[in-house]
Formats: sequence, C-alpha cells, structure tokens
Amino acid sequence: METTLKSRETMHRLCGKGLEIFNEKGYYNTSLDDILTQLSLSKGAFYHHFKSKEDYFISIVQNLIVQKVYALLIEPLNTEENPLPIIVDSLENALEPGKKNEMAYGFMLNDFLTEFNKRNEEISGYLKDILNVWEVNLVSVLKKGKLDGYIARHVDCEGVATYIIASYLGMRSLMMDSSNRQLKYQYVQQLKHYFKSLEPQPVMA
Amino acid sequence: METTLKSRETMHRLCGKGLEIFNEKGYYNTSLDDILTQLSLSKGAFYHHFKSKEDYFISIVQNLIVQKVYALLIEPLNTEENPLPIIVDSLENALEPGKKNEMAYGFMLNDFLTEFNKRNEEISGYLKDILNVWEVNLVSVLKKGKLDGYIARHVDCEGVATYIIASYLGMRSLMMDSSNRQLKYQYVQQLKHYFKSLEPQPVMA
DNA sequence: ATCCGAACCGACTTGCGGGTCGGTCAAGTG
DNA sequence: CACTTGACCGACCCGCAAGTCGGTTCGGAT
Repeated sequence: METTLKSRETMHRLCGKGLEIFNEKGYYNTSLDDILTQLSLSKGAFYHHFKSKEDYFISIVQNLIVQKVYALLIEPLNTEENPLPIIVDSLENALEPGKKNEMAYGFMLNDFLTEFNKRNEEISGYLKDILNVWEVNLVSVLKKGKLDGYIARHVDCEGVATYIIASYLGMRSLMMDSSNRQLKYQYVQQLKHYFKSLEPQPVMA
Repeated sequence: METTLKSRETMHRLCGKGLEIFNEKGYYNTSLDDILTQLSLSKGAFYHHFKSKEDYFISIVQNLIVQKVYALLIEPLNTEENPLPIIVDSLENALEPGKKNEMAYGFMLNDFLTEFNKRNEEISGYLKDILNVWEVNLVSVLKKGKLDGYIARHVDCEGVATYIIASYLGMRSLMMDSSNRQLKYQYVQQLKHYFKSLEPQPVMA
C-alpha cells in the first residue's frame, strides 16, 4: 500500500528529528511543537501516529537508540583478536562527536538515563536494558580474552565491565559542551593504562 | 536582631529540604509546592526569601553542595601520605548511600550536571566550577604523590584526574535505583587495580 | 498605645505544553 | 459518481507550576 509507505516515512522523519532534538535539548525540555514546527507537521499528524509523547520516545529508543548502541558499542566486540584494544577503539569511536552533520550518538545514554531516572520508570527500564546488554557482551568478550591469554586470569570480568561502562558514561558529564578533544585524549590514554594492568604478567625468564 | 535569626532559620530549612527533594526527584520535576507543603510554608514566604526558583537553587549549590563536595572529596586529599589510597577512600565514602537518614550526597553531582546541562547555563556553570576545583585538587595531590615517589614519573596527572572524575560520575548512572553494594565493590576494586598501574615499577634486583 | 516593617499567607494570574476533536483533503474502491 | 478511509490540520481545552500581590500577624522601637 502506498498509504502505509507514506505513513512509515512520516514516522521515520518524526523519530529521526525527535532523537536529534531530544538529544540536543533533553526530552522534558523539548515540546512537541519544537519538533513538529521543524518538520512542518501538526499536532494532528503526530497523534495520528503516536498515542503519546512517551509512546513516541519509546519508539525512538527501540528503533534508533538500540541500533546506535549495537552498531557503535556491541557489534565491534565481535572479534577473534585481543579484545582490549578493540574495546578502546569502540569507546573512542563512540565518544567521537557527530561526524559531519550527524549527532554525537555516543553521548546519549548517560543523558537519557539520568533524565528519566526517577521520572519515568518505563523508559528508564528500556534504557537500563540497553546498558545490560552492553554489559553482558563486554563480560563475555572479556572472558573470551582471558581464555585466549590476552587477559590475566585473576581479573574480575564483571568488575572490569562495570568500570568501563562507568567511566564511559561519566565522560559525558565532563564533555558536556565542548566536545573537548583534550578530555577524550586523556580518557583514552588512561583507559589504555588501566587495560595494561589487566594483561597477564610476562613470565620473567 | 531576632528577625534576622528567624529569617536565616527559614532559609536554612528551605535550602535543606530543597536539596533533599531536588536530589530525590530532580529540580524540574519538583514544584515549589512540593517543598513548601512539607515545611508548612507558603508561596509568599518563599518569594520573600528568594527571588526565583533558580535563585533558590543557586543558594543551595553555593551553601550546601559546595560544602558537601569539599567535605567528602576535597578535604580528605589534604594529606602527607600516599595519595592513591586516600583517593580511593574518599570516593568509596562519597558513593556510600546516606548513612542513617541522611541523603546520598555523593550522588548529586552527576545528576544535577546532566539535568542543567543545556537547560540552564548559569547553574551549569556553578556546578562545573565545583568539578573544576575538585579536579585541580586531584591534580595537585597527584603531582605531590609523584614527587614523594608514590606515583610513577611517566604518569599524566591531569589525565588521571579526568579519568577518576569520569568513572566516579558514571557510577551514578549505574547505581541509580539500588544503591547496589556489588557495583560499588566492583568499582573500588577496579579503581585499585588502575591505581596500581600508576605506581612506580619496583626496580628489579 | 501606636506604628512600622519583616515574615508570612494564599488566592490569583499567566504561560506553557500535552492531549483532544471536529474538520479537510486526496487516494483509492465499487 | 458516491462513499470510505488514512493522513493530516489547527483551534481549543486543561492541568500544572512559576511567579504576583494585596492582605494579615507579630515583635520591637518610639
């Protein structure tokens, strides 16, 4: 049906622009009209496609945010090599401010998590689910790295995953305005140092 | 003057309760009436003491939050000993959920930073200032630790401070609901590992 | 006793933003 | 051509919360 196509097209435009503006200004600080004006759409159009602002955002989370996290943070982990440099690369890449005109996708998680925490349990839940998936994948790739001899046996993989996630999320609060080159560089350097401490100690001859 | 005393007393009560509730529910999700009801005060009383909600929160930041951060995160750094375990202790202590009936002060910074970022530049500014002071103090104690031989010479103290702050702030996003014992334990453990990599290499005999 | 002004009260105004609803338009369908 | 239906329009409704303002209370100064 052509009608369905049109409909999907509009929903896609709404979700895309919504993510962009919510990411820029925050969910509660963005009115629907802010978005609708930019798309030259009306309230009526919006409520034809979504049953509420909340429902709308959940669509965005499930369609777009999940994808971005997978693409940037989870799929890169799928490797046979030493996982530690792979993780560094994925984090460095995810912290990269929007290439060209795109958004700084890597930043969204911490912002949204904090914004919805204690304000909207349902949305919070979806966001935490994403974090959990990430964590599980990190743990699994770390354990694999241990088996393959890239990581020392004494290492607590769950703890490492937690620490990685915490430091990554926290960088967001620091890089707020200026997508500061310097901060990112410092972060990556220290992450590498930390990772070095996870490597097996070379046996002294 | 007794009048002035009464006035101060009321302002203190307002600030204290305000911090408590803003910390619980967020600034924008808390109405003045939420606070005033609990204190059995009126709008009139409030606007007699503060010129706006924003002005009110700035008072809270400058009177209470600054104090907490100093007490928990900055003053403990004032030591002649090895700074690394001191830093671990201060962070562990700051992540401790409210002892007895007090608030979980250690959590506030990341929440408020994220909430005001891009919504209120002035308040954002005050909060960033606090972070900056913390960072400066961290850097200085790290440099001192380097001089005293507790930290390896190659270490980038600014980078380490950034990384410490990032991981601390990020823990907040993870510890949202459950002030999860496990998470905190993992964090402290990994922090210690990381710090070990900053120590000077013992010279092999 | 009188007055002043600080502290406080609470009904009201105002603006914002989510959500509603009756309507228009155009693309099928029979 | 008559009729339906999906996509969309935009004026309106309504609740919420910040901020206003005229009034009240009360301690202390003259």
